[in-house]
Amino acid sequence: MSAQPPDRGDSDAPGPESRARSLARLWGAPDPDAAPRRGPKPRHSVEAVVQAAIALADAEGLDALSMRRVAEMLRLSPMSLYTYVPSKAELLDLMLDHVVGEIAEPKAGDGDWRAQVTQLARQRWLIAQRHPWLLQAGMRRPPLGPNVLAKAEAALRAVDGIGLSESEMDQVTALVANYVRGAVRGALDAAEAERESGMTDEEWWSQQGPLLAGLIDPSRYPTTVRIGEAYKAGQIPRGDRESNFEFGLQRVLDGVEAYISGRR
Amino acid sequence: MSAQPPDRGDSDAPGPESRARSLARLWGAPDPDAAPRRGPKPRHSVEAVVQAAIALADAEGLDALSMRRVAEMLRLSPMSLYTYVPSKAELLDLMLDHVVGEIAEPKAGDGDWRAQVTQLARQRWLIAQRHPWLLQAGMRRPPLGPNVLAKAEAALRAVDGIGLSESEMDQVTALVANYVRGAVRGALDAAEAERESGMTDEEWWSQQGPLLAGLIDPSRYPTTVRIGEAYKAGQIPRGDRESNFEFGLQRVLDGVEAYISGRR
DNA sequence: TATAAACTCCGTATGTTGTAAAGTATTTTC
DNA sequence: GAAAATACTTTACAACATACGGAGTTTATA
Repeated sequence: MSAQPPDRGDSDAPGPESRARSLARLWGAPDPDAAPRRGPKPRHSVEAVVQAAIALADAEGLDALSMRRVAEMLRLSPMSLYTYVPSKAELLDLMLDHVVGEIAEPKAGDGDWRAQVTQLARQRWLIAQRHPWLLQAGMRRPPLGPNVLAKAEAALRAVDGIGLSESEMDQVTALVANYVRGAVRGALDAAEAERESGMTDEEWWSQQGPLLAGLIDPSRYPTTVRIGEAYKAGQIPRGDRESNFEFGLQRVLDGVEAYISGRR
Repeated sequence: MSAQPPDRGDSDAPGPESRARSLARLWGAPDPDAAPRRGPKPRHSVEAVVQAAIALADAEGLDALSMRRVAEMLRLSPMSLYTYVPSKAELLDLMLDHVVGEIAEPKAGDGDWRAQVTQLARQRWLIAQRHPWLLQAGMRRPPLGPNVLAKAEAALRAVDGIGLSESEMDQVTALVANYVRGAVRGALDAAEAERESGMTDEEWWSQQGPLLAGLIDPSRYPTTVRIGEAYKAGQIPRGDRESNFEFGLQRVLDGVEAYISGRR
């Protein structure tokens, strides 16, 4: 009955020394060959470990990403991985920053703010599509790697000089990032469910529908039923997740635009 | 090199019989005492199991939620839990639907569409605050329990009859839900990081800042630095996550409103 | 009333997981 | 040469979900 204190309380707070090492790893060794290390040469590099892990996560999902599997890919014993990376959590940080590096950055004169924000949002959508584990990995605190930082800067720069205060710039970029995150997450959940159950949305509904009908009173959900009927009748293009994303994004930007012009 | 098919491919697709049972569990026994069961009375109920699990997840996070721990809370052996619930995944479904039931539904004449959508969004925000594990649990396909369904209906009804087509109603509710999801997720990640590291955002930055400064060239991130300075100078209220959420929500609704009036 | 069926609950066992500890082999510095 | 630092390995542990088979308990049927 006694609520025992959460194990992960204060004890394992990584010390500042460990934090410094983590950051250094994220930013890569500043001078890798300046001081020739003493022992045997490493057979691989941190880069190689990160890439192997990403490949594995891409192919089989985050659940399949285990230290053992990654080690196997590199023909290493499981524990040898720990000479490259101190823990699985930190490996995830590295993976995340690496992948964020794939995002193409808009250049300075690349259209107005709206075009730039749109481009960044679409890029994020694409990246998440390519690496579905990205959003699944609970990114507690952003790893602050070089790529993450660069993209944060790009996002802020896109809304700079259009009449927003510093705090408003922050709020607006957060708004867009939040929408994209949510939308991607929704699309990924749906896609994964489809893959995992081996059924398309349509098949699934046509199976669940009758089951549900036996349990509930459809008249209590008139609107849901009506929309379901519209889909069933094929009046709706359906399932075009990307255009749904785009629709929402444009509404969000409309809202921001209205706010900006309302301020002037 | 050969991409082996994901283990969880088609083999363990739950049969339709199992699906029917799952749904029935979600909706509760339609007539629990109509047919007096044969064996010994269960010491607990599915409800009690779900509540214990929710309490555990609330108190110690999703990572701490194990069948063993839940069983322990009920003074049951681990395996006995499986007489109430067939798997951990299904327990999560039940938890989710239960928690969604806490959301207060706007009544029919409860203000215009904007007021209703706002109310629902705020409710979702609050619920997620109260049960931080909600968003962490990758809800593959929504469980389609009574509460989830009722809230979906409420969300659709809020935007009914304001000049949107069926598919647009769907898109708009998805847009709002996606924004809320993303915003909540961001706020929760930040809050959890704060709790886990035992440092406030401010402390964290004042530690990371100097470390970063030694590794990077700040002049490459002028905008980020500028905003960081503004925060440091205290010109920004800072950290008021709820008002940031509210700001974004109103922008989103502005965007929807603009769309609606543009259609008429 | 006797028996069979249905049911709850449990002990044991299997195969994963992250990673701690300690040992071995290899390379560079003194 | 000796000593120190490093890469790698083996072994081991605790926690996890859950499959399997069995023990005890209650009701339905004969």
